[in-house]
Amino acid sequence: MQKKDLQSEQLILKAARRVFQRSGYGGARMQEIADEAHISKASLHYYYRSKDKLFHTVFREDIRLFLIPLIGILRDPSLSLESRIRTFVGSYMNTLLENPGLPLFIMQELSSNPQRLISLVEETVPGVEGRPVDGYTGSDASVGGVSNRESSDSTSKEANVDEIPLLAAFIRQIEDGMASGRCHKVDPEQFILSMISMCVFPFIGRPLIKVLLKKDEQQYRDFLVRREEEILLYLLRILYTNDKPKDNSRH
Amino acid sequence: MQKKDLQSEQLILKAARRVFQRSGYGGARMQEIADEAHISKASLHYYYRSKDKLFHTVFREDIRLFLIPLIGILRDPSLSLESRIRTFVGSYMNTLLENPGLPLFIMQELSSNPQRLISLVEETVPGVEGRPVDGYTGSDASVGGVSNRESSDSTSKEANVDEIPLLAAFIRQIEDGMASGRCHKVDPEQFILSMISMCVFPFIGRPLIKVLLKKDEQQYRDFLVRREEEILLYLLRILYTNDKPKDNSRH
DNA sequence: GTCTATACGGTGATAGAC
DNA sequence: GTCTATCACCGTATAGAC
Repeated sequence: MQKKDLQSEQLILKAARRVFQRSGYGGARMQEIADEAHISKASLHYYYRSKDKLFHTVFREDIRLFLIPLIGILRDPSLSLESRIRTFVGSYMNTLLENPGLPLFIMQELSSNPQRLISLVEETVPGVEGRPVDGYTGSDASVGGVSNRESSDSTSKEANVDEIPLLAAFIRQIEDGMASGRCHKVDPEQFILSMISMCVFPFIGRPLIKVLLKKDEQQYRDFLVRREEEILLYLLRILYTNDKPKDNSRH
Repeated sequence: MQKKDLQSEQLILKAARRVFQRSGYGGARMQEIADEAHISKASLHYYYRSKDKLFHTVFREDIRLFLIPLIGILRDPSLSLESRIRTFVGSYMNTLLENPGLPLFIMQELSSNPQRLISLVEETVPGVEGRPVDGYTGSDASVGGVSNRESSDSTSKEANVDEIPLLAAFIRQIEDGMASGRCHKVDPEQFILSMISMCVFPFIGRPLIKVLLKKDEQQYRDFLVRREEEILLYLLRILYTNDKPKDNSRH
């Protein structure tokens, strides 16, 4: 009965997502996933031959979810700079409030295996393929800092690969804003990183921040719900020379 | 020969720190630590009876290192608000540039076992003890509470615990600034979280950000070195009504 | 398709020689 | 104190009955 198949498969994926997000790849136990999906360990292997295969299925979907807000600010060329920022923060905080365990999980697995980022990101956001992942030296430090810049010779063939095509439009809007005097002076890349940081970190650092600010689970969640507005306030204050460009979004 | 003992002990700790930071508690292998310390697995167990004990020794020191910048902005009551911010960002970025793997490691282990935060933070920064950690159900494996804690039961008496004593002075300075009109309106707690986020996240999200911004290891490190100044710029812009309070720090 | 039972490899920890 | 050899356990994966 194929209907049952699909049901079980979805149950397994849901359970696997919970367990992997909670414990990471190494900490997750196939037995635990089987338990949460209400099947036996053997049946679990029947659907997904190995832990690796199951993990990749889950992780592929999770990283897609995590990258959607980024795609949002990239795809639509008609968006104004401020709209891009509002869209990004809004959709990111929304996604993360619904998947609080996502960021730490992604960062954890990406750090322990940076290689898989490229292929997964590539299929989610075409146009990111750049240099191969150099990072990470297995054991001791020693990043072979051989060639700082070897990409500049690529200009001979294809055109603007040096340009960070992913964020190019966004960056250009910031530069235009600075040129016209509407924006303060900022480093566009640093600004983007700050934007991402302020949204994502509160979910990664939750246990620490909860203690520092003495909040229980409910209070911390409320704190995060209110955070979207506050982040927007900060970002616009950082960027725009005239205070409060428009503040008639809510309430 | 006791000199040899201490040498080996330090070698073990250094190796263990590298391996634990790289792979987390669950992913770390005693054999790997032994190899990096150039001793046998049995000798490793001779110095530290169990993986658990070794981990706690390392983690205790690491979380202390991670919390030092926070202590810095708390201890000295004579610091001005702007000085506190400068001190915090400066010392945090400094610590993290020297220990890039620290934040992810801390967050990872704190999330998979929030219980141990309380006791460790307590002994590092007295005055944080608050409500018991409610959050999150550690999966299974992980470290049972070894708890060599018998020191501070004395704190159970004294009162004003409701006040967030840790950050109270900092928060009050922000509130005073707002009252006097020197500061924009901000939620002090959200501001503090943003400050921490902008410093810490770039180290946690390194693999992702490297791809997004198309930077190799060297470029990313330079980017992080420049970041301190940029963060300060942003924070002061968020907080202060008059632009550029003083910008004669460097160059 | 789903289960129980089991094979197999890897890992933390110990025993005992030197 | 340091090593090699070994134990005991746990987790993934498979075999085979139903």
